[in-house]
Amino acid sequence: MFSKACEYGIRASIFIAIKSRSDIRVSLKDIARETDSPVSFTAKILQRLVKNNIIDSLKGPNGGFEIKKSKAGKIRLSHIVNAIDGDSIYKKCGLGFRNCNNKKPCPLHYKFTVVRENLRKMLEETTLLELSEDIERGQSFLKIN
Amino acid sequence: MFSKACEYGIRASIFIAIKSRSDIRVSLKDIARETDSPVSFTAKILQRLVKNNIIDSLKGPNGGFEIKKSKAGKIRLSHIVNAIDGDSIYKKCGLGFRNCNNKKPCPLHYKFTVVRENLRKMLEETTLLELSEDIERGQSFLKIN
DNA sequence: TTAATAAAGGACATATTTATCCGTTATTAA
DNA sequence: TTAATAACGGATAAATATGTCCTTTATTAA
Repeated sequence: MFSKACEYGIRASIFIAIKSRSDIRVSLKDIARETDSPVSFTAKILQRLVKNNIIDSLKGPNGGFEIKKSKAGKIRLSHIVNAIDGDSIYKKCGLGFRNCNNKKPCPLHYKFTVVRENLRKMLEETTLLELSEDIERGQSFLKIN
Repeated sequence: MFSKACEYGIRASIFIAIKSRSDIRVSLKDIARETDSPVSFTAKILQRLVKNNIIDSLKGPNGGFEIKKSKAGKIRLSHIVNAIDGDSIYKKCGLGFRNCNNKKPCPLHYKFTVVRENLRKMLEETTLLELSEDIERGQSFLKIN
């Protein structure tokens, strides 16, 4: 569904959001370790998230990544997915036809649109804050086995 | 969402189903041309569909691919997707955690499960017959622009 | 029986995604 | 001011997905 890059990006964002709630800035190494993600690849993804103003970064000692507290409730999964995978997941035709649309629909068009809209809504409704709260309540986990 | 291979596989299957309704066996070339798919790559995908008993093939003059009339109503999109992309689209964790489950869920687990189930049902409910009928009625198209 | 035809199958080529490495730049604290 | 630290950015490597080519095998019709 999502690319690996996007999976790691979401994991990282959630971890950063959690730590930022206690004003703790986290390093690349911490993020990679705590989300079971490859270090160097995660670095690239974090750079992209920084450029897209989803997370903030600071160089040097005591540097690292953070998400301003007031921001976590406003960042939606859709923002992260968009920054990394683009909008193809919302827009792309199920059969890969470039010009598929309501006027000239592919055979899957309407059925697929329903599924995609379902996904789009979920991503647009879900905030980082909400996901990090689940984890702090012990209702979900960022490191599994 | 689907791999390119899967997109071409579904396109090809629908085209074969349509032609088979008039007892016409179609060649690789015809399929590729009429579904805007790369010829040689499509060949590989068709082989896979044949091995999975989704389509039938016959070598030699007047040979080609077909789907027995009585079968088209029984073949679901899920069968094609499964043969080509496997079941990861139904089963894989949204964040890519191998052991994510209800007992130890990732932060996206429940929300993602809803979306995935939605997709799964759609694929399991939709038959090739139904899709080919849509096309014959001029309600959808296999070649777009 | 032979020539022509079309799928099957293996080897190979290209593109994209995933992932690493390392020198550079910014920041901090001593 | 300097040494240490950690993100940034570019080059490169490895793995996977996409795609082609060519020989072999099965089938048909002449």
